[in-house]
Amino acid sequence: MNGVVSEGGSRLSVSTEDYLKAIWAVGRGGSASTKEISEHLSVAPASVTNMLGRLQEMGLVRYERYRGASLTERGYREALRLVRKHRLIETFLLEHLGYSWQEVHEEAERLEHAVSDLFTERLAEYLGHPGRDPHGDPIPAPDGTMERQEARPLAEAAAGERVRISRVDQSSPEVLEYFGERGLVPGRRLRVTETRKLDGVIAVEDEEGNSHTLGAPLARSVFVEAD
Amino acid sequence: MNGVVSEGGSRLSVSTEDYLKAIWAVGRGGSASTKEISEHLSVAPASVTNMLGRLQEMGLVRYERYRGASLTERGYREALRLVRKHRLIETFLLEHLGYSWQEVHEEAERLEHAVSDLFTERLAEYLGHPGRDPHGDPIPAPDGTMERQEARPLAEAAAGERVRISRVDQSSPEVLEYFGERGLVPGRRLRVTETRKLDGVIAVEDEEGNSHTLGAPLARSVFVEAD
DNA sequence: CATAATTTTTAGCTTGTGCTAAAATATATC
DNA sequence: GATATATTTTAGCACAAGCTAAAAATTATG
Ligand SMILES: [Mn+2]
Ligand SMILES: [Mn+2]
Ligand SMILES: [Mn+2]
Ligand SMILES: [Mn+2]
Repeated sequence: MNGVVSEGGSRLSVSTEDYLKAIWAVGRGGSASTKEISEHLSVAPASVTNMLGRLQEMGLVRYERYRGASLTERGYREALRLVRKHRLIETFLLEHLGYSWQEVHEEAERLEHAVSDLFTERLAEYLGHPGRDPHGDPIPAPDGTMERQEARPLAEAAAGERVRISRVDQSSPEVLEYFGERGLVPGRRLRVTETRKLDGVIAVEDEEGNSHTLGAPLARSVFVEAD
Repeated sequence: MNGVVSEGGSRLSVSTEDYLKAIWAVGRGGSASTKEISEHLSVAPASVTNMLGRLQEMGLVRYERYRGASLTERGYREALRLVRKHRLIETFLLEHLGYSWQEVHEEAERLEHAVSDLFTERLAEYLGHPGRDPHGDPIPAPDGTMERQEARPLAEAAAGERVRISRVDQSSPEVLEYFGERGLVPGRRLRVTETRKLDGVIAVEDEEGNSHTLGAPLARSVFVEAD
């Protein structure tokens, strides 16, 4: 009886929930290896093996030794519920408590395990039922379904194309800060003015006519849809 | 490494924090017995004995066996930090997420352990730095000081007195609901019209001229100050 | 394909926090 | 003051979740 604030029906522990989210994040539909999970959670590989056994026992993952783990239907549903909470919380922190992009994620990583479903749905209502979080990531619905993402990396766009930023990959804080300052955030409309094969540099122009030049690594973390 | 979301400096576990709050709540300044703590937390007495040893080790309580425990300076500060978080969260849930008085406490009991100090201070700002929560309980300041309560139970008021409700003891949900419906909430001004020694029944009149009659148990859970 | 490197598992241990049953101590009652 | 009752502690155990070191299995390389 640990970490579990016994509250009516079962309730998964914080660790359990973080493992499910890690398998979801790392295994993208398919299966996740011990190593990948271990690195994602900063936990020893042996600890992962141990937990995978337990998660299978609980019916949350399918696991074959030496062969990796994938989420069961139930595990997937739990993972997406977590993701919904995480992204709604991040939206609230940014829009109403004045958090910066850097500060948001760490707080959400803890709060996601503490809020009830009631809290989550009231918060969603309060926020106007947003479909995306401020990074542009889709927020799963309460029933565990999630909008399919059509976006491609800006790096793959062709010169002359008109696109709209749909998501900015939440990599490093510096990158997020940089994009934030120049207004390169989800929803922004751009025209691709130049794509240089040589070094992967891409130039775009925003609606105010400002030009931005992005090196290959940056161009790969901005995802766009045709506009 | 359990329940503790290692996050920069130390951080106490959920259990540790709940014990400190229990000792504070039950020992009201003085010391708390094993039994009292055990009942307050719904935990076996043996578990309390065990934890008190550990809390002393950590310098959070003073404890002599068979003699009860009291908070050290550090323990007291931690307890009040928790209470601040708890009450600010309750205020938010009631005023902005449409929670009822019943629902509020359980959610706050979990969230208080998950929110950072940054969150807490941003929330306080967002709420306009309230000095009381919606029950009328004072909210400790960030530095761990708390306004002294001058209130007496309504049961001890004399006929003819003019008073203001300062606090409603958060006993049962039904009682809270009852008070809520009749507008008997903190801030309300009343005139005591009758006090009957016989059965402890007290009659009051509110500013709109409505009369309310309260039996002894109810009159003991409403706290008032002279107006 | 044999060997080297990498990944994964097993075995055994630790810590935090809970439990029950029995023993010890403190408090109340005759 | 002796004895009964209530409270508290001790002893021994369990379980979740982590760790390290060694063994086993898989994958890569010459
Ligand atoms: Mn995040
Ligand atoms: Mn998390
Ligand atoms: Mn409360
Ligand atoms: Mn709590």
